[in-house]
Amino acid sequence: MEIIKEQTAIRLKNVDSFKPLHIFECGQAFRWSFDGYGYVGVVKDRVIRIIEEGTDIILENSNIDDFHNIWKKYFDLDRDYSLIKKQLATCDSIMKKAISFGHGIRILNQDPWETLISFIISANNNIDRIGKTIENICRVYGDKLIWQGKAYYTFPSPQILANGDMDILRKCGCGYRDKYILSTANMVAADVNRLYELRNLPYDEAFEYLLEFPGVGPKVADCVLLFSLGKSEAFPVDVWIRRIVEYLYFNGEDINSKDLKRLAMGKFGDLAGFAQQYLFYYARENNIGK
DNA sequence: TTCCAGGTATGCA
DNA sequence: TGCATACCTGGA
Repeated sequence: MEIIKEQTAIRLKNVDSFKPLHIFECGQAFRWSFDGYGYVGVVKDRVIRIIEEGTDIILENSNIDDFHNIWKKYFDLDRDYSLIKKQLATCDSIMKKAISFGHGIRILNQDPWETLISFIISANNNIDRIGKTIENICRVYGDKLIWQGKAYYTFPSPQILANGDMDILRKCGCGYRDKYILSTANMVAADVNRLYELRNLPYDEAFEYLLEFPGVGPKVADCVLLFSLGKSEAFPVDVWIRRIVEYLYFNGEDINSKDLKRLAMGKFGDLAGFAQQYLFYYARENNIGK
């Protein structure tokens, strides 16, 4: 990968496995949207636009320091995705097809706190509404950032949200999840470091800890572990994954989530999370099993 | 009007 | 443990 500094952007040449469409539409993040030029998102207190130009990737509104301090880690650029895909493709022909379809997927290293709240909101919800609800929360409780004449908002801290108002959260579109968000925010605010230190714990211990937060069940816990705490062995089982696995691997036979997860983690090992993303994107984009 | 959507909490056997 | 049921909300 070649890193080229431009006036207000960073241009990446020869990046392995980096397709914005795949990365931002594979279900791992909710705050990225295509604005006609590229995908714009807010990460920490930065607004950035990711543009695909031929084989180059442009990070608009970034300097070289931010690239090394924030974006390299966020976009998982130190990982060899070609090797991961090569290893997973040997598992079976279904996986091979899914990888070919979502070849530019990367698993982002997102903020655990934001990921925790975002996936609590995702439960029994639809993607459109999840995104709108999160934006509403940011607009009410986050800090305003202006870029190119447009307003963007940061994701509020645990302390800010812990002092939030149930009625306001309800008006943001949280629905019955308002109380889960408020309770979880209070628990995290009481010991913020603990959430971030889960990265250093074994998968099982981190999983059990996350289940203690209200509104967090096995699926949400696995999403937080995979998308923000570096646990690549996590295999979140949602309706799409269940559909595609039952349809393609088990002839449509019903499999319970626990068994499905155990089978997948056994089959794909430390690469289970990557396998999940390729399967999820393949299933949802092609409406497989529905 | 009714149903459904990236699950979870709750109650009961 | 395992299973059934209710749950905000808004768009189809």
